[in-house]
Amino acid sequence: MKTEPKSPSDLSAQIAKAIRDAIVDGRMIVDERLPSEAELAAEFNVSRPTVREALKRLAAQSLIRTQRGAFGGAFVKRLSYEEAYGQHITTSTLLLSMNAVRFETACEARYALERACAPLAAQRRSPDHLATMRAEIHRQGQPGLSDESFCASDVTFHRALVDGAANPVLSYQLAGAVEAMQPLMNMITFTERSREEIVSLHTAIADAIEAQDAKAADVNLEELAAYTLTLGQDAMEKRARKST
Amino acid sequence: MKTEPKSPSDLSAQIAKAIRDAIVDGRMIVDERLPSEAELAAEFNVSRPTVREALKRLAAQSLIRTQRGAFGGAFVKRLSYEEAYGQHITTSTLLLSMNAVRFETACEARYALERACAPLAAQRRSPDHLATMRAEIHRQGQPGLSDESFCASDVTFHRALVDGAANPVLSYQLAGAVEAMQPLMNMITFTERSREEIVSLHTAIADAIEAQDAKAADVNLEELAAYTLTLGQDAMEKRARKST
DNA sequence: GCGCGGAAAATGTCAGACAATTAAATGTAT
DNA sequence: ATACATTTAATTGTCTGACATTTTCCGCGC
Repeated sequence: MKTEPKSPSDLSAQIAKAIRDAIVDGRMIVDERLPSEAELAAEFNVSRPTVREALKRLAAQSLIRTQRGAFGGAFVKRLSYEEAYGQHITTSTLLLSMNAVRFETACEARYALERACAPLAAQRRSPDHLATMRAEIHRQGQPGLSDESFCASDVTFHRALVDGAANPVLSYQLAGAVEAMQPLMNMITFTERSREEIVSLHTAIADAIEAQDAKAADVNLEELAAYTLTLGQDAMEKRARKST
Repeated sequence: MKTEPKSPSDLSAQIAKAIRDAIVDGRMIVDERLPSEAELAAEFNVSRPTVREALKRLAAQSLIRTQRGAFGGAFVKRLSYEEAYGQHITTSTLLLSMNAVRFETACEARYALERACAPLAAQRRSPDHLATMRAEIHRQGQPGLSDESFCASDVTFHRALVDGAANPVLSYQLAGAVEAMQPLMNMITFTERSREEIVSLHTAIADAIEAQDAKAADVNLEELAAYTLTLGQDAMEKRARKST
């Protein structure tokens, strides 16, 4: 775990990288204890605050956890699905919002990926997932629901669909695509007419999944994708007109 | 940008969260300058090292960049696709390696997602992507290629396929799925026979993409998925036997 | 008008200290 | 002997103050 003083400054980044590499390529295993801050400081020939900055960087990526007290210290942390989800969603959302990604691009990606899950979901869906989907469909039909709540419910519905595939890796990858769309979807005003259309498509999808009919699920997802796209384009157009 | 001293200790995490929230929900925009470390220290009523730890956390997530010198400081950073890719890949790889994800699960997820890209790639593939795919196929046929290089070439081939869909959001989401599989694939010993099979399937896929035949691409990807799965299962079985 | 140098502002780093926390070791009483 | 309380040591969390380094800006001299 040695560093060359090759590049100038930003020692804490170099130290963080050295430790990260040790973790990523398996030289340190889960729950293994890192040397204490004082020891690391001596090892890398820097001061303790510098070491601490490096450790905080790693903590921010959920690579380590720290524990105070005697025989405490920093430990290699097992990355949980929940934390990975969270990081992935944050990154995806920021990526979309900061790079002015077009609604069409994000929408296309999201539905393409969801359609990949549909056959598996049709095959493996549990009563739980179906129940969640039905519950969200019901909520989406309630009058007086705010656009934001409608969107949130839409996300929950689609996540239930994805989770139906019973593949945690798939769920993790999809989380980014589905959740990151929410800010874009929130720009849309959902009229009563459009909500009816969406609810009807959601119902068709849920029916298909329940009947384990992958083909029908795919067709309806495709239609939902197309419909969402037009809604989004309308919304974007309205925004553009208003701002000029 | 105020914090409640609600929870005890880990001030730097609280401060990081406060600033992160300000960035994520748009109260600070790209390239906006944060207050100086001294000002933040005064604002949050903590010392400068504590503020610095918080800032390093944010830097680790590529949320800010810092610049030394007069009128330097910390600035909200535009998250680039490259950095997002990198973070996503790191997280995905760790998630798989630390949670002992089964080969079948990761493989299924990867190919399901790739098959979602194939129709778009068939539609939009550029000469560049086709050239990359052909070049990697050629490399894969070279005798004396190490298993690791074969795997790396496989990843490059598949990324070219995904990039062919010309949707950066899709490429970003897929990067995690494709790259994170590499450590698992590296456990496989690719016999001459299996390499031939894979090269032949890759060729069929490239041909289909070139001919813009989405259906053929899908069929061959499905077959490749099934074949990879059996290879992986064999490898896992061998490892299991050897360790007992 | 142009270059040059210093002042100023900011981050990067260090040293040393103290507080807070925790687990193990030790001691004490039943 | 065992259970419980106490001490102790190790370690992270935080603060203070200082100095080094880097970069920009502004004024000065030419």
